[in-house]
Amino acid sequence: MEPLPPPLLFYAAPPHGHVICSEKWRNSPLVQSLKGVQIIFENELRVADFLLPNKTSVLYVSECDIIAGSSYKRKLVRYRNAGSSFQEVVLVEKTRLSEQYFPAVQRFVVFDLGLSLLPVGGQTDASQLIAQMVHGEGRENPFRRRSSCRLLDRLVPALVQQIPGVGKVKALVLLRHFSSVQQLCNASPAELESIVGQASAQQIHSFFHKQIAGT
DNA sequence: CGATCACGTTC
DNA sequence: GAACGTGATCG
Repeated sequence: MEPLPPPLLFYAAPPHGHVICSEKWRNSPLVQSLKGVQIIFENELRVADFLLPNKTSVLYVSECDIIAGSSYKRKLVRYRNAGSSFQEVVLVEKTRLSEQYFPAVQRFVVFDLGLSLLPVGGQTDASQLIAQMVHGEGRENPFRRRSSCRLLDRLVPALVQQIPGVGKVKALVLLRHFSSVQQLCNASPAELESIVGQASAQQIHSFFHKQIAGT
């Protein structure tokens, strides 16, 4: 019996110069040495570790993950199957300790899963890499592929526009304030009101929270 | 009140 | 999918 896959989350890319980061990284060396990058912590970021403004998502596989056995494979499979609109990149710690396992990890990530892999020496190494990708945003992203990545870029705003009272303009404004539909769903009426005004705020809140008749 | 937006209709 | 009209909403 496989556990249920994580919910499919529709994330929007973070603003320029920002990184969305899963909460568990808050006190890590990687985040602390991220220079010149604004960090948005998100506690529901289950599948990826980082989201970058160039629509890249990053999963970090540590030395410990690799040495501990094959359980890192499950994490990688879930990552790929999450079906996000982001270009998935896997950072793998290649250290003195994990070196001997690296070829096997590489084979699994690249050949079996078809993901991009970047070896890093450690968290400081990785933070430089992430800072470069955030800062050098203007340049082309070498990991960019599959045009189908663009599919959700149109789908997410279209989805938000299904909310009564929300059209093209407000959908885009909302997605600038909330990095995911999930965050939008959990927003308080007061928070919504400051963004789209009272009328739409109520419609949005009841869209997500109204009860089905009889339950 | 004037600008902006949602939303339906039209071609 | 562009262009319009209309009514609601916002500051």
